[in-house]
This record gives sequence, C-alpha cells and structure tokens, in this order.
Amino acid sequence: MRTTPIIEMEKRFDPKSYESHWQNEWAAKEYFVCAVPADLSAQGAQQPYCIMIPPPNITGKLHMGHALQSTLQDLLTRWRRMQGRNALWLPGTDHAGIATQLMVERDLAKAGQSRQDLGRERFLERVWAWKEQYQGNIRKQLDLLGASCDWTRERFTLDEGLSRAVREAFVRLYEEGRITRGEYLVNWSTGLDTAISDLEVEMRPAKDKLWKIAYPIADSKERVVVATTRPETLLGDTALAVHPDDERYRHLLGKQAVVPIAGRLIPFVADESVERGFGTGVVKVTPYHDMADFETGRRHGLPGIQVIDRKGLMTAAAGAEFAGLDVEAARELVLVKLRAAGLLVHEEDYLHNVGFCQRSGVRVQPLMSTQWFCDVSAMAAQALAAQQDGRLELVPASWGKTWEHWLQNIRPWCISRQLWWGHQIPAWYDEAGRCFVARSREEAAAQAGHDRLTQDGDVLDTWFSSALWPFSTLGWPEKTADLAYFYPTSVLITGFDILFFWVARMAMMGLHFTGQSPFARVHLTGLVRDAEGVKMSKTKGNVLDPVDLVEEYGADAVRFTLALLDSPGRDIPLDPERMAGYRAFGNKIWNATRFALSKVGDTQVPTSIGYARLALPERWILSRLSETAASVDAALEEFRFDIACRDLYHFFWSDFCDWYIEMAKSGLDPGGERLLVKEVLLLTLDRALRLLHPVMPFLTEELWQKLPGHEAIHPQTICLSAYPAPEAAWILSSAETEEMVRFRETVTIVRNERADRKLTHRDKAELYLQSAKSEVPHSEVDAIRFLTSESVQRLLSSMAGIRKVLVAEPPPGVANRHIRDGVSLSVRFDVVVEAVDPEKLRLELTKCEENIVKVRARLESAEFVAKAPEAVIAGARKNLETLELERARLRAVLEMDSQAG
RNA sequence: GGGCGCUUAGCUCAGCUGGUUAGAGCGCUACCUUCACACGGUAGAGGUCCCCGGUUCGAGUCCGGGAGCGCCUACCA
Repeated sequence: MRTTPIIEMEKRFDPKSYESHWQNEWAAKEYFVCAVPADLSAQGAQQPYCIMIPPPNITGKLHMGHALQSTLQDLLTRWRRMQGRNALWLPGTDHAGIATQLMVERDLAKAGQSRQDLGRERFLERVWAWKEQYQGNIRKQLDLLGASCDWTRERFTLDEGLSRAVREAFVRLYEEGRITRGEYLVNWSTGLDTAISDLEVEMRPAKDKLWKIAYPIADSKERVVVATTRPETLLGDTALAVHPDDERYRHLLGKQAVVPIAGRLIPFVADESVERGFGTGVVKVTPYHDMADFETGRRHGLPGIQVIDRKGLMTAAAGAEFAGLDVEAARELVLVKLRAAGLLVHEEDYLHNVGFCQRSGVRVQPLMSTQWFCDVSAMAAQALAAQQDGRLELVPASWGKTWEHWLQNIRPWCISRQLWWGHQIPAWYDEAGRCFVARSREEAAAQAGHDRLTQDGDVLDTWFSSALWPFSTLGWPEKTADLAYFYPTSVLITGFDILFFWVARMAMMGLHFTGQSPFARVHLTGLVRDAEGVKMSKTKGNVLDPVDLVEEYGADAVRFTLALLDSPGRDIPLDPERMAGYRAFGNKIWNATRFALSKVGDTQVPTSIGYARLALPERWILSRLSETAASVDAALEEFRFDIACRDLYHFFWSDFCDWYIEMAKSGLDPGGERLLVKEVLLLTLDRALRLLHPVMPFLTEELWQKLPGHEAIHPQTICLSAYPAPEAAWILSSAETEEMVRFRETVTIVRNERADRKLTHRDKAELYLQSAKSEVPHSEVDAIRFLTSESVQRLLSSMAGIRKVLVAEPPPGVANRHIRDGVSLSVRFDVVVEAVDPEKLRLELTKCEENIVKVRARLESAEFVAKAPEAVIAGARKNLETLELERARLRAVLEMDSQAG
C-alpha cells in the first residue's frame, strides 16, 4: 500500500499554464473535424448536428457579443458531440462591404489618397491584402475562447464558392422577376456616397425648427400656410396636399398655389395621409426628396423635381442662385428670401425623429436613384409561415410578434450599393444600354450575341451574401453530400439586433432556394452591457475586450460567466467581479481534484460501480450527480444556459465539495474506511468534469487527463468522451433521502449552537438524543438508531466535532433542545460556555410566534381545510408542530439563561 | 401612434404549470490560517416581491388598470 502520494499540483490553478496547450492539442489531433459518414443507413450512423457561426467581420476584432455567442455555440456543439452526434460548428468570416471598405479608405486617407486615386482594381488589391492580414485574427481569438470549430471548413463570404452561390441566387431571383432594376426614391447616405436599405437607417430625435410658410393662391389675394422642417425643398414642390374632409381647405381643391421664390404654379390635391391636426393641415409635396411625399406623388400622378444631388448639393433645377449650395446654405438663403417676401409666417423649435445613416452618422437624404431591388414579399410570407407552423422556432418565443410584424409590413429590399468591395452585380450592359443578367460574362455575351459588354459597377448589399450563409457554406448550388447531410442546420445563435438584417433574410432565402428553413431553432441573445447596464461603446470607454478578460480570468471563467448570465430575453450586465467569482469556482474544481488524487492511490476511475455495497453518503452523491445530469440536459435542450450553469455550480461546490468530500474524509481514514469510497470519489469527479466540459473545456481536460484510468472512459480526450446520462437506478429512495436530511440537519444544529456561543471547531461536544414523545413510533427508533450508528457517529465527529452521541437526558444546564421528526437533540460542549445572546433569542422567538399565528390561522379556516389538497394541509400541520416545538425550545433556553444570569 | 420587455436583498439577477418561513452570485458582519482550496471554511444580517384593484381557501406567480424605465417599429410634414 502506498501512503499519501506526492501530488504535483499547484495549490492555485493557473489557466495560462494549460489553455493554449490544449487548444493546440485539440487542433493537431483534429478532434473537431467532421466528415459525412460513408454509409448513412448504417446502424449506429451518427446523427448530424450543425451550427453555422454568425460570420464576424473580416477586419474585425471579437467583441463581447461574439464571445457570448461563441461560448454558447461551442457549449452546444461540445455537448452534442459528447452525446454522440456528428457535431459540426462551421466557422467563417464576412467581407462586410461598407465596414471593410471604410477601414481601408481611412488607411489610404492617412497617405492623402482616396480610392478613386487608386482606381477600382488597385483598390480591391489593397482590400484583399487587408483581408489576408486580418483573417487569422478571428481564428486566434476564437481559439483563445476554446472554440471547437472545424477549421477545415472555414468559409469567407467572398470565396469563389460563396460568390458562385451569390450569382446563382441573384440570377434565379431575376429570372423569377423578384429582382428588378429601376429608379426610385431611396435612402441615400452622402456620408458613404451610396444607397442604403431601410434597416440601415437609424431614427433618432433631432432638434430642428418648424417653419410656417405662406404660399399665395394663384388668381387670388388668399394665401395658404404650410408647415415644414425643410424649407429648401420647396424648390422641388409639385403640389400642396390637404385632407379630403377638411372643410377649411375644400374650396382650394382645383385651384393652384404659387411656389415661393420659384414662382411655379402647383395644384392642390386631397390626400388622406394628411393629418388635419398637425401644423396648418396643409402639406407641401416634394416627391423627389421625401419618402412620404413620394408616395403621395404616386397616388396623384405628380411629377418630381430633383433639387438636391447625390453629394447633397443643390442642382440646377433648384435655380441658378441655389445651384451648388449645400443643403444648409440653401436653407438659409431660402429663409432670407422668404422673410424678404413676407412669406415666412412663423418659426419654432421642434424635436422630431429623423433618419440617420447608421454607419456614417449623416442625415439620410431621400434621393431618386436607379438601383436594384428585391421584392421579398412572397419570401417573407414563407418565413412567416415557417415560424407560425413551428418549422422555425424562435427562442425566446416572445420575438414571434416582432417577427410577424416586420415580415407582414416588409418593403422591397434595395440590394445595390455604390461601393467597390463586395459581390459585383452579375449584370452586363451593351452600348445600346441593354441589360443582361447572367451567371458569368460568357453567359451574358451569349445572350447579347456579342462581347462588347460592361459589368454593372455596383456591388450587392453585404447581407445578400450573408442571407445565403447556411447553405452556401455547404456547397450550394451544387448538390453536395455536405449539403444533404448537414442542411438544414440545427440551431442558430445570434443577437436580436440582427434579427431582420440577417436571421429573417436567411429564413427567406433558405426557404426559397432549398424549401427548408435553414435552421430549426434560433436562440436570440441579449446585449452584453457593462457592470452598470450601460451599452458598451468606444466613446464611453466602457468596452471590455474578451481577449483581456481571458488573459485575466482564464477562458473557462469567461465562458462560465457569459453562459450563466444568459437569461432569456434579457441583456447581460457584465461585471468583471463576477468573473473573479467563477474563476474561484475553477480553483475549487482544481483543488477538489487535487484532494481526490492525493487520496485515491492506485484506484482507477471505475466504469461501473457495485451500487448495492455502497453506504449512504456514496449513494447520496450519486443520486445528486444523476439529478444534475438530468437537469443540465433538460436546461440545455431549452437553451437555458443559466440554469445549466447554476445547477453545475451548485452540484460541484455545495453537494460535492461541501458535503460529499467532507463525508468522504471520514470514510477514507484508516480504521474507518467505507466500501468503495475512492471509487465513488473518482467516478463522481470524472462525471462531474465531463458534465462541466462543454462550458469549461480547458480546465476539465487538464484535470480529467490526470485521473488515473481515464483512458478507459475515452482513450484520448474528454472532448470525445460520452456525456454522462442520468442513472435512474441511482436516485435515492425516499427513506434514504430522509436519513440524509436528518444527518445534514443534525450537523447544522451542532454548528449553529457552536457559532451562537462563539466557539471554534476545536471545541468538541456531546450530542444527546431522546424521543420527544412518550410513546415511541418506529420512525423515531429508526432515526435514533441511524444517528447513533457507528458510521454516522464517525461522520458527526469529523464534520460537526461531536465526540460522542448518547441516547440520554441531557445533563442539567443544557437548555438547547432541538426537535426534529420527534427526536430531540441537545448539544453539550466540553468547555464552559457563554450564554447565547438573549437579544437574538428573543428576536427568534418573536419571529417564531408570528409564524405560529399565521399558520394556525390558515389551519383554522374551514375553507382552507375543505379545498386545499391533502399534502398542503399536512404540510401546514407539520409546520405548526415544528414551530411550536421551536418556540418551546427558545423559551426554555431564555428561562434557563435568565436564571443563570 | 402601434408592439414588446423590464420593475424581487446594497448591486446584478433566478423564481417552471399559483401551495410551508421568497432564492443565487457578489458585497457586508462575526468566528476560523482544521493536513484539497483564504480564488477557502462555518455561521449570520439584509426583502411592504413598483402601486391599486380583481380571481382564489391561498398570488412574487393568473387577470384588469396605473406609474417608471428600456428596446423595436412608424410617411404628423
């Protein structure tokens, strides 16, 4: 027999000492590389499980949101992999059109250059060089977090394969008549010099002014007053609108107004969109510079006049003295002239919502422009139906209404962008201006009958390629084995902030092109905020960097914290203090393992256990282990990562460390050995580490590899070992559960008595037991027999400092008498003890009496007794009994102490 | 204007289909350097569950109304 072996483990764990080692090892051994099974019909063929990473921007750095989502994706992937699924987590990056182009342009600007100086071709070379430089960053950061991606399948949205998918999708949608090219009023960003989609417009309150301007009526002395926030656009007015039922203005219908300054005559139109109560009830209509007016103009067949150009400058159509002025200057000049003409009636401060370009921050300028549009109405109906009939489940389900509302009110998607970095639109024009949409230049030439073609200079909205991500990454439009096997994917995890940008569009495209929802379930996470709940932003300086956090707390603590804080439908306030707490949890796991290894000698991790030979403490921890395995599984099935982590934490720290290891100690002592304690210790530790592995992969691998005989569980790695399943046979019987409760209560009573007297664990005590009633039912005999048994006495000795358990009347002077299930327990300390603080006792007594009143009142209510279920009534009765006994004890202690004092 | 969510201990949050004296982490207090762990142990203090009303034997939990906060959405110029 070996005595205490030397365990070469530090007292404090140090994540840095092993995290990168294991990440390298896992990558080198290709544990996470997935393959389609050769024979899908074979018995025991693995079921696929697939998650597509929401591709981070290629030039980007991972932020806390990525860290959160990656943690959850990895957690699910590792869990399913251990459950035996062929689990693929496919990584990749997004070319992020505008974001990336802006970064490179900013870099160019430092050298005093613009992209136009370089020209399209050389500029794109520059961007590709950037891409090469940054590509590896994302992987490095995911590796740091412990991500178990299959990097052999890494994809990039501008890869040849994905680009082919983009062209294919575009051409098919064009052929179906869903994609069209035309001139419409679009959201124009003068900051980016491109059109943007509705989603990229951010509505923000802006402090403006509301001006009231008088328009003379033609052939009349009358004037009509109009309210506007944009007087400069009156140069492009083509009508004035009033509500059809507005008595004040009915007589004007059919007449004409004179546009101030411009002098043009414009008609009055009656339109129901006009709010009679706002302003004067008369609206100027500028179809080419206002979204609402565009619609009004269409309804009434009004022409439009473009007075502002794509740079935000006034056009010649605005008049010679305005042409070339920017909007602000033009406004001032218009106001000066109106004042001079006596037509400016009123001016007031005005707060209203205005559209800003999300990316560049400038005010969006509605502008007439020729763009490509995708009519998504039919696809939206599909996406809506999929959600409603359950093919696509949103978690939390509360997002359903938002989903419905957006899809029901969807408008055409402007998909062209006046940028260079991205998928160039697969449309070619000949000298005659004819347009040929085709999969390649050759195909377009074949259509045209000649090769004198120029490709459309615009690129597609980045989200167009992202929308194809779940299947373009698997080889679509080819009918690949990957696509057949892994598609549709199992789960999507992403932030609610891109529900429309990305999730809805993937659903639409996926359903349209493959006939299947691209994912069965979508888990939408909240936003990661700072400790005070404030949104992280560079300007506020409260941004936490996942890389820094991993450096400080270790990846496992970061992961555990993020997963634990992910409660459904809630944002995540991230306090680094909290991470320190879960780093301590890592240390706890480390030291529990260290303890076990120092005690088990040559014992190997058992693969099965002789359950019938086990004593109560061993049975109890196996029962808790089994319950935990069940609850963690159930929680993960529902994406309740918070519950899963809490249960694991509680099981490991409270059940395993605080109770089981303490109980195991006496069972390991020479002379008092219980059967199979070492085996159970190792078995529990092995399974606990495996249960924890999906959320804390590094620590668990490091420790699991140290367990003697772990190779029998899996020859190589915990990553591929089986996830522990609940064992129904290990659940304690109710009689055994009662015994365990009794034992724990007894320990707590003794500890309380000791603490009340400010004694230390060195002050030993005797425990006196008696039946509390004159007649002694069986259960109490059992209870006393249990508490006086040798094994329990040994446990009470090591855990509660009880020297001896006696069945006898406590000696005089011992007033404390706790009654539990008909057994009275009194603790007598060896040392002369101080009286318990009477103030505290009186407080307890008061509380106790209040409760007695409450419970008694309930039991005396006839209705309660008549209508409440049996169990609840019995519970209340028992409760009352316990409270009354407690009251008696407190009174006795108080009385005795007062006599003594 | 429409929709959604939140309001529970000093802080950040759990509380499933209503059922004993409402929980966790951190923080706080007291005692303990006990041979796995001071990133520890034991014990403890701390809450009119936002307000009002209703249903019920019983409401943090269900229903109605209100207040405050947050987010999404929207053609009152």
